[in-house]
Amino acid sequence: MHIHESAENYLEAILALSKKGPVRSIDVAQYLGFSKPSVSRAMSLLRENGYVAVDDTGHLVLTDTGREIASSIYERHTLLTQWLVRLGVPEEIAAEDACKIEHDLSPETFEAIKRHAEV
Amino acid sequence: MHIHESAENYLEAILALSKKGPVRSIDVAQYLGFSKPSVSRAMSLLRENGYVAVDDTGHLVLTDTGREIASSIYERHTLLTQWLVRLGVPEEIAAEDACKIEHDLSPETFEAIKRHAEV
DNA sequence: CGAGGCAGTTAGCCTCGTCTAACCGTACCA
DNA sequence: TGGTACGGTTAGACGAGGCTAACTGCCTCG
Repeated sequence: MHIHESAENYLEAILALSKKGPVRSIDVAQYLGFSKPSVSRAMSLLRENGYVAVDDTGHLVLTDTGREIASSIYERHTLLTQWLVRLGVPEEIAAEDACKIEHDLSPETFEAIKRHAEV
Repeated sequence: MHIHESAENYLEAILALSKKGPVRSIDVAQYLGFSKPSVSRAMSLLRENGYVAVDDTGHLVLTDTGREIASSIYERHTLLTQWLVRLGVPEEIAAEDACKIEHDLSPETFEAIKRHAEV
């Protein structure tokens, strides 16, 4: 499976939600503003491909590979958002834009921005 | 018509190509790496919606609204590319990434980066 | 005049990623 | 014990945006 932007977003959402407690499909749907069936279908794909699993209480958990991807996207998200905020972009807009571009940047570009932003 | 990323790319391509001479569909196809029919269909949509026209010699020309959009994307593209190159990203990768994110940035974010980059 | 080549179009197909409608199953409560 | 709520799934539709195959129409060259 080629991981696409939407899949990355689902994984990131699960990671973010899991910091607050157990994660259900419906929580992901609410978090991302998608319908239940959309999330259900996405989860079954992510399960099939070994990025997500369901624990014994029926909650969504990331597998190791899933967590790896989610973490890297999450890092991009937070770094980009913070950096944009420092540049004067309103928090909410910064987060929205970060969410879009976090999937598009090549490793080279992200590292360059990271170096630049961390000075 | 809601202008989507792909439409913006077509308009940008026409603008870029028109700097070198008259623009045909096939040139756009080659420039973007798409098939002829894809471009043909896109052009007919852009024509229907008043972003592109065909002159008396059969070449593609931007209408005023088309040119407006194309120029703004083009400005984003060149500024982002140059800025990434200054950050140390290889030219080719910088251009690729710029091409992706140029469509996603809110006006606020782009202006912030622009101010920041132009110092 | 006929044969190719080339630009453009039409038709039809595919994948991705969303949606709604409808159904299933559990759990709880009167 | 039978409704009702709620989480999850299945089925089916749809738009965006690519693709290939095949046709049209023109232009040029032998």
